[in-house]
Amino acid sequence: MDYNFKQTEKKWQEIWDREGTFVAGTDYSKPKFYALVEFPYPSGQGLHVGHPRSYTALDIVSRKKRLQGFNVLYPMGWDAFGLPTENFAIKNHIHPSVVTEKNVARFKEQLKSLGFSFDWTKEINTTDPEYYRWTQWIFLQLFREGLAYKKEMAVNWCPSCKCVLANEEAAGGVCERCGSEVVRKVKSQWMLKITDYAEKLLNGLEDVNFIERVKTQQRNWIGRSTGAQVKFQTTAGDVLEVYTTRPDTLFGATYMVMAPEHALIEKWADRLTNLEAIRAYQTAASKKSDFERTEVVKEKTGVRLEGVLAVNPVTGKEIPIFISDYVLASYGTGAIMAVPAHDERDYDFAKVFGLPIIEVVKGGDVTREAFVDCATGIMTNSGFLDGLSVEEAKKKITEWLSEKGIGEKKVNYKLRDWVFSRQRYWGEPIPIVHCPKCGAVPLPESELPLVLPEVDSYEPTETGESPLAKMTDWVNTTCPVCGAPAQRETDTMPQWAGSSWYFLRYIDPKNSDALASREAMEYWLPVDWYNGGMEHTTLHLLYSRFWHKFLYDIDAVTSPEPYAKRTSHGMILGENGEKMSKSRGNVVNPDDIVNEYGADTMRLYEMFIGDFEKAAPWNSASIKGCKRFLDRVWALMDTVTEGAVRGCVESAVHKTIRKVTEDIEGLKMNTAIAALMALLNEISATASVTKEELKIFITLLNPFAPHMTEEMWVLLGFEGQLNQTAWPVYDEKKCVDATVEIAIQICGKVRAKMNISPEAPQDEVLSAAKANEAIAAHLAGKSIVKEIYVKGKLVNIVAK
RNA sequence: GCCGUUGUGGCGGAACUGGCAGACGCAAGGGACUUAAAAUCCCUCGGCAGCAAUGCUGUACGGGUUCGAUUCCCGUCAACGGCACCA
Repeated sequence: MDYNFKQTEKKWQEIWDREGTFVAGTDYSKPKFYALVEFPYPSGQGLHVGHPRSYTALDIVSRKKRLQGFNVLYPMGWDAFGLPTENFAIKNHIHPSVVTEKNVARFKEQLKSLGFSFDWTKEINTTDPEYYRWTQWIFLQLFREGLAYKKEMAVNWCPSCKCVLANEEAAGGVCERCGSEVVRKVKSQWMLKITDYAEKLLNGLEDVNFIERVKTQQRNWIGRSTGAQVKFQTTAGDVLEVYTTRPDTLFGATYMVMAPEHALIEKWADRLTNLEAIRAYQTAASKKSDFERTEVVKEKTGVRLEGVLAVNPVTGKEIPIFISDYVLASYGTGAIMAVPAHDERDYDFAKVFGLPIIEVVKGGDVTREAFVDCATGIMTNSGFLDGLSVEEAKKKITEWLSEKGIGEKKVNYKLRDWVFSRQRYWGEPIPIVHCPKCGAVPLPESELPLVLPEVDSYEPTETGESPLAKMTDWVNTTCPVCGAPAQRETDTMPQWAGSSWYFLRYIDPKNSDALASREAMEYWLPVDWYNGGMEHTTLHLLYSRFWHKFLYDIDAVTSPEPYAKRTSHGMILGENGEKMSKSRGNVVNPDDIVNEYGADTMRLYEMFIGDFEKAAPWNSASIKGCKRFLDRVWALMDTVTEGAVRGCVESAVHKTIRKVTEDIEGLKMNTAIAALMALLNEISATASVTKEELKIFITLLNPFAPHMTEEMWVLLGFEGQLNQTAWPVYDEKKCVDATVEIAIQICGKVRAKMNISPEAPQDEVLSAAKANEAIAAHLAGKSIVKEIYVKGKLVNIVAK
């Protein structure tokens, strides 16, 4: 009897749906397991074969955990706000919500066809007002606590999307979405003070089980550095403050540099004798995008501030001040002390302007290049620091500065505040009213959700304002505080907003009083295992940790970190090894694979394709191997006999239970499947299978191929559903074979093999080895220097 | 430039904590069944030499430690990912 995957898969998917098989339980006395995968953006293209890689892996983990007695929550939803939908709506004059609804339906059908054990009763959609009501609520809390503020600032502006982009979305100077060149534009923007949480976000990494490269990337992104903030007196009377990580080199500071935007320049305007040249430089710098400004290759430029000098606080010498775009206004104090002898950039600049280069750490040759990597060097030309190590000098000078009141220890971060405004339609409206008298006033929580109004056109205005600005009926309102005529904020939130807390809503998606009930959060939080792409490490993952930590601080959630464990999957590439894309013509549609081979084969193949964390090219031919395997498992039913596990396969069965159990936990699905294939080969070699053996086999296989194994369960005459039974348990003692084949080496080279009991004493094994014919021949005429026996593995005889 | 990851057959990939390299699968070749094909089943499958037993060689490259190294150490090269004038 051949296996009809189409009929069987449909049958079980309907049963699971109808019976609510995978609905998370409400019995909070049971141990819980919360598995999470990144919810998709329901694009018009439909599901990508990359989605199921992650979803299948945690589906396997979830199914196994259920069999092991855990109360499992494995939810799914839609991250549905976003530009592609809006752009599609603009082009085709269809409301984004209609487009979203259609795309969601398609995605849902595709996900169901793959047999994932999602709890669909927890389904959420970020564009649902009942959902974004709480996204807005979180914003109001951030506003109340002073973590949301509006700021005039130069922002990354995409001229094509007519939209402000976060630094993260403008990487490399191009728009992440459309690829256009990003320019700078000054706009008033809502900002979130993620920098206030830099230290907490960094420290929190110590307590979570994230794969190391995720932690490293987050640490680099936060970019903590320690140094000193130092005050330099100037001849203008004002203090020019700088941040440095190398206070030890203070004696070598021969000039200073300020960012072109530095506020003191305006203050000093009267004194500056070359103001015109300075203005010209400022203008030129302001026109450049962040990307142009940070191009490393170019030669250093700048203008000296004629008329004002600074005083080096340790040498007492007057030193010149420059402005240059190699100093960033947004980091530290926006000004630096330049130590050309020990900093490459300062060195380059000093060379261009012919400035003195004074060596203060011995060991390099500062006439040729900057001596930067000088941690082991000894101080010189540095007065009271001379002869100290760099480390000692840092400590001493910092103490000295602090005693004199001209400097103090300081920590800085590369992390910037989060630009939270978008001038688009398809996002959460920001619940703020601008009152001429009261300023920015938060909407009362009782008025949430602030629903997106219907508009005629979704296109942003030419001035870059949100399409909502054109909706005067909606925009014009009254101030919630004083009742005077006021206007609504027309910017919307970025797509990251809805995804920053969605895992909280899954816990209790219908709750109308809170994000989720306290009781449910106490039980389910934190997420036990979160899998997603590496591309979200510094954006989504950091943002959501920030929101969660904030919510924890205001006592709105019950755990300090949202995710206990984070793993990451590699991309699935096209057959040619390149990234899958329409333009490359190498896209594989999951629907086609499910149609031709079935969901179980598709799931199995995606797990067998290779190391889960690494990128893997798709290979149509290899899928057949997985199909063959399933067909052979199905065919076992032809030779099944009543009975327990036979002695001839007992250790193989127990070893496989151990291997599959451990490998699923370690996300090594490829070797778990290989172990099942190997066990099948071993059982097949005996030309029959007992019912108990097959029962264990299909239980182990169930998380991978749930449809076929459920069907076999019924056909074998077992009661109920396989997914509601118990995961097999192995016996460590039964994992041991009576005899094992060991290698006998002479000087590290295998010369013979023999079978022994793994429990045989060393003496016995060694003499048996030496008695071996081939070994004896090799040893003839030589004297034995050393004999090594590795239990159950090998014997090595060293002879001369 | 800095940080991180990786380098194993024709291909995807295995190998615990230093212990028989190439598990498992794909592709390929040979055979069985078939009028034929598909499917299925059996055999071979890193390289060189040999009918074979077997020997030598082999985990990017060059060294080192060790009885023994894909694994540890030093150096070199290459690829991928992240950051990139962050003082």
